[in-house]
Amino acid sequence: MTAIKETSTNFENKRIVQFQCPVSFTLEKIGGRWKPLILFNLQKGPLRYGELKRCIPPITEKMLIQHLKELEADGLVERKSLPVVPPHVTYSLTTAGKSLNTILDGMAEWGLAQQNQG
Amino acid sequence: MTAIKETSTNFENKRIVQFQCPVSFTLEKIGGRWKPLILFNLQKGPLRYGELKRCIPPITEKMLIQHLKELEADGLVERKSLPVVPPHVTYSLTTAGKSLNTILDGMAEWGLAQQNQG
DNA sequence: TTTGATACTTACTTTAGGGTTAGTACTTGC
DNA sequence: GCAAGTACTAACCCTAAAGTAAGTATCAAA
Repeated sequence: MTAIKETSTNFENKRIVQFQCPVSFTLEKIGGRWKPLILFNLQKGPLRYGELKRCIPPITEKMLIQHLKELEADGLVERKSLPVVPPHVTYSLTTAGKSLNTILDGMAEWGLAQQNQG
Repeated sequence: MTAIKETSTNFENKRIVQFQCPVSFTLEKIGGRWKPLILFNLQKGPLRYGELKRCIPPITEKMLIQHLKELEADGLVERKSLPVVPPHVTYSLTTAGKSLNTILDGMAEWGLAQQNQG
C-alpha cells in the first residue's frame, strides 16, 4: 500500500481524531474515493473481481484491490477464492459490512436531496 | 484555499464519482479530518470562533477557518459577525446542516459498536 | 508601552492518497 | 505462436490535503 510516517503531526492528529470521534472512525472505514462505490455495488450481492471492475469503469486495478484489501482488513468485506485456473475470486459484504447499509442509504438520500436543491 | 488542477485524472474521477454516487457527494461535504468534529460541536448550538478552537485543541487556526469556510460555502454552517472591536463571530448549523444530525448519529453509533468489538 | 484578546491571512513545507505503466502465472481458443 | 482472459503486484510520479510559522488590525488593561 503506502508507507506511512508514524511520527508526523498529521499521523498523530489522525489517531487522536479517530479515537475521540466515532464519526471520524467510521469515515476512516468507508471514506476514500472508491469505497462507497465498492460497498454500494456489493450491497446487491457477491461479485467477482472482474465484475466489480466493470461496475466501476474509471477505477484502476491498483485502487480496486487496494481498497478491497483495506475493506477486508477492516472486516467489512469477505474474499473467497477458488484455486482454479483461471482464478475465481468473489467479494461479498460481511455482517459488519451489511450493517452499514442503513447509514449508506441515509447518506445517499441526503446527497440526492442536496443535489436537487443546489 | 488551494489551487486545484482541473485537468488531472484525479480531478476528473472526483467529479465523475460525486456525480454518479450520492454517498460520495455527501462524504465530500462532511469528510476531511476536522469537519465531523466541527459539525458535532455545533450540534449543541452556536459557537464563537475561539470557542470552537478550544473545543478542538489539536486543530490549527488555518484548518479551522478553511473548513468553516467550506462548510459555509456548502450551506451547512452560517457565519454571523458583529462589527465590533474586538470582533465577535459566531458559527451555527443551518437547516441543511442540522438535517445531517441523524446521519452523523448513525455513524457515531456504528463507529462505537465497531470499536467495542475490535 | 508592552501584553492580551479577538478573528483571521499568507507563504511555505510535508505527507498520504491517488494515478500511470508495466509485468506476473496459467490456460484456452484462434 | 500469439492474443485474451483471470486476478493481481510493483515501481514510480503527481497533487491535494494537512501542517508550520509568522503576520494583520483594533482596542483595553496593566
